[in-house]
Amino acid sequence: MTKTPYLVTTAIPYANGAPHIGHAYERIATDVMARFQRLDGTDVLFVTGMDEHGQKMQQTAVRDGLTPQGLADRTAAQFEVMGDMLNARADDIVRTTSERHKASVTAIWKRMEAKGDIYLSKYSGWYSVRDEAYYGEDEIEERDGRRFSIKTSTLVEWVEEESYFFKLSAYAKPLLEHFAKNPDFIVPEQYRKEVVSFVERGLLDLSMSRTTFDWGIPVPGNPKHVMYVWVDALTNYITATGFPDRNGPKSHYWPAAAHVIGKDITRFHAIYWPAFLMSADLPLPKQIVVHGFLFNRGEKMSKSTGNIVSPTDLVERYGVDPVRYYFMREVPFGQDGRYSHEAIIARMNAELANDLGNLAQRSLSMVNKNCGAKVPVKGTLTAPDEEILTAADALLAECRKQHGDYAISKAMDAIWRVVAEANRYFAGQEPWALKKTDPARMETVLWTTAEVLRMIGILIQPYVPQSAAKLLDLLAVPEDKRSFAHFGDRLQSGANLPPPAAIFPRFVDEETKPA
RNA sequence: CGCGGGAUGGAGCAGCCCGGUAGCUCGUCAGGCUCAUAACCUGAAGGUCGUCAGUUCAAAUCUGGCUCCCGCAACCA
Repeated sequence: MTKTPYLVTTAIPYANGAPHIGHAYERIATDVMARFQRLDGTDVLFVTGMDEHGQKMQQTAVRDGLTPQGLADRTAAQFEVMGDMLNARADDIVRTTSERHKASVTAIWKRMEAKGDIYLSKYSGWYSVRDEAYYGEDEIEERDGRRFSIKTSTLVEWVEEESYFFKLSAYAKPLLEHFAKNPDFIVPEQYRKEVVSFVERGLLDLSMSRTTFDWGIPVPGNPKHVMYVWVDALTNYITATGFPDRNGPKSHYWPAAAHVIGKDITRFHAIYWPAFLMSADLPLPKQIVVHGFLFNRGEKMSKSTGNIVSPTDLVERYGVDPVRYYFMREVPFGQDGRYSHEAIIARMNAELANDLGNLAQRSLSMVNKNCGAKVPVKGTLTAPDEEILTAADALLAECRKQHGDYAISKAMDAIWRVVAEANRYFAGQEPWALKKTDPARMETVLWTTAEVLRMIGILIQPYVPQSAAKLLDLLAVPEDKRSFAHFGDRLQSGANLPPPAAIFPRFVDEETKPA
């Protein structure tokens, strides 16, 4: 392959809790990007991981009667199940408790230390034991000689802890230069703006170690300290390429093409991580791709409102492809979105079952009944035939463009505009009427429709892989002719076709389903 | 004046950078078709584009003020 290798990553979930919708959304989005590039002939490595260290892991493990490693194993297994159910298996899962990762983090730490960017000092501040959080001077108030957090009204005490620090302050300027030179480093634009203005206000050095717990990777040369979350978790991305070995089989994947992350952790990926890499003299990832949040009926999920839905529940209820389709189609990438039972079935029924599924069904069943179950004979093409074919032909370039901007929903939008156009074409040509008046013309219309379906089938593979495979099977497109390189092929008249079958089922509510 | 985003027909959004008949999806109503997964096609109703003022022949679109909503605000995935 001559194309630039494409390493795409999800953020690494904290192993403290089970997978939720946000994890599923991110995994699907990243999987879609990976599949798209792969179909386009790119050498892709799709990586996810698990963030398994930290105090919370220790605490939760104790609560659940597990060891921290046991908890990490349990959660990691849940995420593997989720990945399988979403048909979004990554090529590699980097767990921060793995030996390869310890080697990688230790190496990057040493490189930053050798650069003179790590120093030992004291981390101090007003700490609320109850909130497990530090508060700034302006976040506390004095009452009867004691100090309390204004926000949570809990008692705070002055705490000093020995800690290693990273000279983040020294990287404000280099970071701003990098942002200026690489305007697409953080997308969408809105998040770039936030980050830039944040850095412009100056950066404080970053506490990089803890002595209050020991569930972590020891600081080289001072095992009393364990590394704090940032350096440990973020480094997983380069661990995946075999670091510190820089001539291994996967080394060519670094720097990553894209880190796909939620908007809440933008700062860590757009500021801390690049600063670490600069310090360690390693290349920076090309893009930080930020997505929004999904809300259930527009509300944040919480245990108190009882609106927690697991990704597994959704897949079991609607099927994997409708869930993948809905998440990618509904929400313009980067923005927040919402989902609800009604919205999901509206899209899966209208767009998948009715618009696309039914188009395949109505055309292919005519082919089956009237063309001897073979690809129809393509006669002379008329203007309407050429128009719909041209519209479909243009989709590959359009999808490439939109995917280049991570505008997945726009790519799908373009595809479904052609689906709608194909339905209009089919209705306008009335092949069922031509059957009696001009069978040859009918075959040409059916061939054109089938050919449009073939192109659409190829393009929708990243979003709905199983369904796309079904559609391409119905058109007898060989497995090795389904990449984008074969997009411009044409269906060969006369090829045998299997009997038509439904591709996208309609969802019928239990309550409204006739008994 | 901390930073950023937003306010457009019943719902969700696009348009705003580069002013000039307000567009899309869903929903509603009416009609058509019968190949098809009660699907598909056509048409209609419905918006003084948050608010006030300004610039202009002309503003959803530019300028300024105001109101409301949502994130972030440093060690919290």
